[in-house]
Amino acid sequence: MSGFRLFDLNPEQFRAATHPDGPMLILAGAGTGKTRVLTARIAWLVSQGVEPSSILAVTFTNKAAKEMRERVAATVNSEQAKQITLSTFHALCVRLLRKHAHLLGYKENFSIFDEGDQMGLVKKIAARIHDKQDPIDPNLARNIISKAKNLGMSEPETTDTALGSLFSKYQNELRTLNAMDFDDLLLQARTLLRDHPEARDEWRSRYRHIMVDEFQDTNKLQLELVSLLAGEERPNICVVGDDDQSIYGWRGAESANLLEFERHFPDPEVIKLEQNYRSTDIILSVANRLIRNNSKRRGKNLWSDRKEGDPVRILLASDDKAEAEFIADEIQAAGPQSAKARPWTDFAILYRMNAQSRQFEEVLRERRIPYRVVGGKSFFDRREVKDVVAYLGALLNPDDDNALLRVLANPPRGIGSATLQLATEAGAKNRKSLLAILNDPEHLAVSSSRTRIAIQRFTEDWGTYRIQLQTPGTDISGLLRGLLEECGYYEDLKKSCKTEAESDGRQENVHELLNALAGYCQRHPREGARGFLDGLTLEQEREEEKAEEREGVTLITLHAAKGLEFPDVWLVGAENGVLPHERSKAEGTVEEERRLLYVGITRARHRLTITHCSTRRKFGSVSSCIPSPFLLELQGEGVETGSVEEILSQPLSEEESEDAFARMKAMLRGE
DNA sequence: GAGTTGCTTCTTTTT
DNA sequence: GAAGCAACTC
Repeated sequence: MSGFRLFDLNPEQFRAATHPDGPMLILAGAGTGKTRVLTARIAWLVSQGVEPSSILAVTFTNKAAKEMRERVAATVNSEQAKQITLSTFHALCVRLLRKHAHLLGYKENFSIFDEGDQMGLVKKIAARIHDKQDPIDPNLARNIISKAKNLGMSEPETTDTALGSLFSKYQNELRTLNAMDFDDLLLQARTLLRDHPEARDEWRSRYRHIMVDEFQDTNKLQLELVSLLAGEERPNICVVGDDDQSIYGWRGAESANLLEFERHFPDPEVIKLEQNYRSTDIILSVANRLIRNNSKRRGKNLWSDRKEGDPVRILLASDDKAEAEFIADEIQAAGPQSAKARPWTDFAILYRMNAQSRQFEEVLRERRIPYRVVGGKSFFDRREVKDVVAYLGALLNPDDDNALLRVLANPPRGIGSATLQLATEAGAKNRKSLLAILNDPEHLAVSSSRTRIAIQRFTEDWGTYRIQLQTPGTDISGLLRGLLEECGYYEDLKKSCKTEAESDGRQENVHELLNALAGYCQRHPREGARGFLDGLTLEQEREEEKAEEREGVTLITLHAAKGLEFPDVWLVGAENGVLPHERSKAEGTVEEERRLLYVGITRARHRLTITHCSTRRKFGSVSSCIPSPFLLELQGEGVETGSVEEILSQPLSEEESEDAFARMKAMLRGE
C-alpha cells in the first residue's frame, strides 16, 4: 500500500479521491486543497491496481505540473510515478505531434514558434501584403489569428480580406518552415485525433483515467482534445476547477466548459469543496463579498474555521514610489532581521502588470532585501540565449528559415540583408528553404564575388556540422560549443558588450545553456536536443528553478500567482485603469478583472494589505489615479482603510524601535 | 554590409 | 521609459 493518507482528507475530498469511475466534476474553491485531492486520487487509483501509465493528468501551467509531479512522487513509488503522464496541454500535444506529425504533412522535427517568432512572421507577411487602404496592425492580426485558432479554425473563412489573406499566408508559411506556433500545437493535435483514427485509438486506449486541473481555463480546443482522448462511453474523466478563478478569458478560455460540464460528459459525480484551509475567516469574507458582484457564477460558499486574524487593510499612498517604500518598510520590520524574524519567503507583492515590478525591485534592491520576480521576461528574452536557441533550432530543423536568419546575422558573416532578401524571394518562388537556396547558388543572382564566397564558406561549414549532428551518439552540446567558438560568435558577443562584466555575464549564460543542454541529453537520451528545445520554448523558465530556490520576497503578477499562497500579501496598484485594466473596461471584461482581484485576495493566509496611489508614473510621466471601484465592494466588516502616511506617522512600538535601532547599528557596521 | 544614432510608438494578463 | 525602427555614417 502506498504512503498516501486518505484519512487526512475531509469527507468531500475523500469522496473525490476515491470515486471509482465515470465522469466527475470537482468544484474546488480557492485553498480547498484541490491539488491534494488530485494527488490523493492518483495514489488511490494506483493502489486499486490501475496501471500508472494509463493515468493522464493535465495541468495548465508548468509550475502546476511540476508541483503535482513532486507531490505524486512523494505518494506513490518512484517507478510508478515515472509512468504517470503529468504534463501541460501544450507539452502533451507536442508529444503526440512529434510522433504523428507525418500524418498531418509536417516533419517530426518541426520547430515550435514562440510569441516572438510568431510576431516576426506576421510582420513579415503584413509587410509583403502591404495594403495601403487598410494597413494591418500586426499585433491585432496576431491576436485575431490566435483567437480563431483557439476556436478550432485552421484557416480563414475568406481570403478576400487583408486579414484573411494574412491568416492563410501565415499558416502556409508555417507549414513550409516546418513550424507550429503555440496555438497550432493544440489545433494540430486536435486535428490529428479527430481525423486519424489510428492515432486516436492508440492514445485513447493508453489513457484510461484522465484528470484536468484548472478546467475553467480550458478553451474550446482543449475541451475538444480532452473529449477526443476520453472517448464516448462514460469515460473516466475527472476535472477540477473554480469558475470564480477563471482569468484567462482573453486567451479563449471558456468557463462554460466547467459550468456546462454535464453537457459534454453526462451524469457526472459532482463534488463541491468549500472548506478553505488557507486563509483567515476575515480574508475569506472580504473575498466572498467581492465575488458576489459577479453575475455568471455557479455559486459557492467558502468558509474557514480560522476565526482569528488581522483586518484587511486598504491603504492610500501618495505615489507609486511611496507605495513601494512603505511596503519595503513593512517587510523589513517583519523580516528575518527583525524581532518577528520571519523568512523573506513569507511575503509577496502582487500586481496587475509586469511593468509594475520595477518600482519594487528598485526599492528592495536599495535596501538589500532579497526578492525574486516570477514570470516576466527573463532568461529566454536575452539576446545571447535567443541566439544559441536559434543555432540549435536551425541545426535541428533545416527548414526553419527564421532560426537560420538569426544565425546568419550573429556574428555577421558578410551575408547582408540585401542578399538574404534575394535568397528569401528565391526560396518562395522555388518552394525551397533558405538553406537549400544558399546551398545551391544557381538560384541566387548574387552580384559580388565577395558575397558568393561568404555564402560558400558558411554553407560548407554548416554542412559539416549538420553531418556531425546526424552521426549517432554525437554530443550536441559539445558540437554547438565548438561551432560557436569557430564561427567567432563569442568574439562578436564580446564586442557588442559595453563592459567586461556584461560580456562575462552573457558568456556565462551561453555556457549555462550549453551545460543544461548537455545535462538534459544525458538524462533524456531519447528526447535529446529536440526535447530540450521544446522544454525551453514551452516553459520559458529555465531560470525559474534557480529562482525558486532563492530565498526572497516574491514579486508576481496576479495571473501568475494563481495556485500559490503566502502568509503576508500586499496587493498593489488597486486603481481604476490598472486593476480593472483600462483595456478590459473597453472590452467589457470587468468581471474577469474582479475575479483577478479575487484570486489575489485568496492568496493571503494571514494578512492582506491592498494599496493604491494618488498619482503614478505611467508612460514615463506622472498621471493621477482614482481608486479602483472594486475597493468600494470590499468595504465592510473586517476592512480597515487608511493611508500610508498615517501609519508611518504612528509612533513605533517598543519592539519596532528596537528593531530599527538594531538595523541602524548594523548599517553603521557596514551590513 | 555593418553599426550607430535619434526618432517613434505604445504596454495586460501566458502556454 | 524601453524597445523597435528608420535613416544616417563609416
